Amino acid sequence: MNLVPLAPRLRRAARHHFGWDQLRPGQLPPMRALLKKHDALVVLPTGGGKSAIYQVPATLLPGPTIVISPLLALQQDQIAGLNGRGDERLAAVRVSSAETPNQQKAALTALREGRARFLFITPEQLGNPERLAEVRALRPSLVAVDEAHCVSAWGYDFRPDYLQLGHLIRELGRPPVVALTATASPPVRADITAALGLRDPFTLVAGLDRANLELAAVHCTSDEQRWQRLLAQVRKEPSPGIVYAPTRAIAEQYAERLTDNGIEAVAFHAGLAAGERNRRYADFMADRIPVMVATSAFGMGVDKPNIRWVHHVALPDSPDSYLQEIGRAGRDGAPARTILYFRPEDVALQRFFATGAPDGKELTQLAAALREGPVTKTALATRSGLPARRITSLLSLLEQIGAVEVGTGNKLTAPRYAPTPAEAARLALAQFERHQTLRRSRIDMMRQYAESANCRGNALLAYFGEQADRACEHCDNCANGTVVVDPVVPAVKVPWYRRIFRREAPLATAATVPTQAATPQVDSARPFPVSSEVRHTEWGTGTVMAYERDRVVVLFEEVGYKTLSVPIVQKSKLLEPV
DNA sequence: CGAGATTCACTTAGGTGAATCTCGGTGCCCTAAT
Repeated sequence: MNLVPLAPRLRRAARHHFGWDQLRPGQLPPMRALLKKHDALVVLPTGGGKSAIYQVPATLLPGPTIVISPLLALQQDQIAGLNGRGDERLAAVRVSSAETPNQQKAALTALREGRARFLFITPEQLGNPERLAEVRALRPSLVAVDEAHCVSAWGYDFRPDYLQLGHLIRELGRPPVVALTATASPPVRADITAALGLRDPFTLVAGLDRANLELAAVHCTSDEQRWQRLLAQVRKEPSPGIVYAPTRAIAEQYAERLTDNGIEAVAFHAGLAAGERNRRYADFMADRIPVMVATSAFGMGVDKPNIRWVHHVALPDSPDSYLQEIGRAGRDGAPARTILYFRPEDVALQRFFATGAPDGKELTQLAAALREGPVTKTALATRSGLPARRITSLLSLLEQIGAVEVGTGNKLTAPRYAPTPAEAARLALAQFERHQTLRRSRIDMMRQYAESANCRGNALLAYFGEQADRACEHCDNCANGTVVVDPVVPAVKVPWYRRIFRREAPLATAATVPTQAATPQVDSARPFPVSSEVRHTEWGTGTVMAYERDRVVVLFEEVGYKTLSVPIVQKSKLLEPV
């Protein structure tokens, strides 16, 4: 037992291994929590020192640290960063499909012999039982889940192994877990906590308000007008900048038209061949190409300090995505501009992405196969006649409704009082529909943001569960004077440390939201305090997220985000406190 | 859900308007053919 207090040990480790004379505000508490074997949830912008939060404690722990990260390219950069320091205590290896079996063996041996201290790995790798056993045998001391919002953002049909991470981590021996992400609204934080099985995590939320970003939204009546406005704007602005486009084809078109108009631009999306894709990425990062026109494929892990603007030529799918995407501008702290060029018609495309459902027959088949006794996933594939990949995705749905239990050794069974296969399929489909409803309500919130005449900075903060006490002064509406500063609630000065460190209670369901530190104010214009629970006559229970003029935004457990008129709510008694 | 492309009906030759079709984001991993 080392008797030196944790903070000095962490500071010394930071200095010795990383050469940092001091830690940034907020970094120390989650590091201490991890050393004390607590879990942590960290929401910090990229470049805000997230990685340090697991890397510094890792140097003080006996076993290796497992870093679960979604993108191989991202892992590559982080491994290079760690190994570049030439410190054996920071040596990092990777096990993925990009390594040959021999390289994989060598990496695991290095970890076993202590010559490597960090293992970077994808959830898909851990989903393979043999691999999982190999990693468990390393007796890891810490698990870091990078880009943890993926747990919530990726549904049953896209990289479903992400949804199994909670079980996989438990099978690893359940060391302390730290989840890291650049953006997470309250329901996303709840999803992360639930999906990873975090236990009363120490929670750090900071850096949501980016005062150097100018926020604006421009309503466009046609695609041609949208293009003209973007072109005019890009012509008068310094580069580099990013244009976010909704589809690959539109990204290509915009890149071509910009280039035709004398602005060098390339498109970036998942349809490019790997070589071309890497080249364009490198060109943009090295300032050889001033403008990148990208789909949502571009972004995760991008930490380029001098991006001067990020414009959208369509509504993104949610304020979560939007904040993440515009957050890539102005990392250096210098002013940067973000303009959302939108048409109401844009909503259709996002709605399209939020449709489609799993196959009810397959769900029934799978639920029936589970009742024949405990099986591994591989055996279940043979038994049910469904492909293994499909099984992973459907299982996550069946699990949420209590038709599957994951036992020791990752054996799957139907619990004793599991619903009948037909009933299980019905419940799973309903569960899926609830997810889609939340997704669609996020699209509505994004549209409201675009169409709002009120303070945009505050609207974003409110969406992420932060109540601001004054107008942001860095959005178009603040500049135009259309913002009505609500005089009803006296400004409550929140001390800086309360803003940065907040412990959140473990959250039971996907849509519950933690209580806020600020003292709630109740009056006729704001009949229900922010963060309080309410019940709607039709929509069930929800949490009050924010007030905007005479409207109130409530996040309902069943139907997602809804905006209601306060006078109507009061007149018709639509809401009551819970 | 909606934009843009394609087909169709009409009828006696080239184009019109309506109906129908197609497509739309994010990336692991593995296997088989080069």
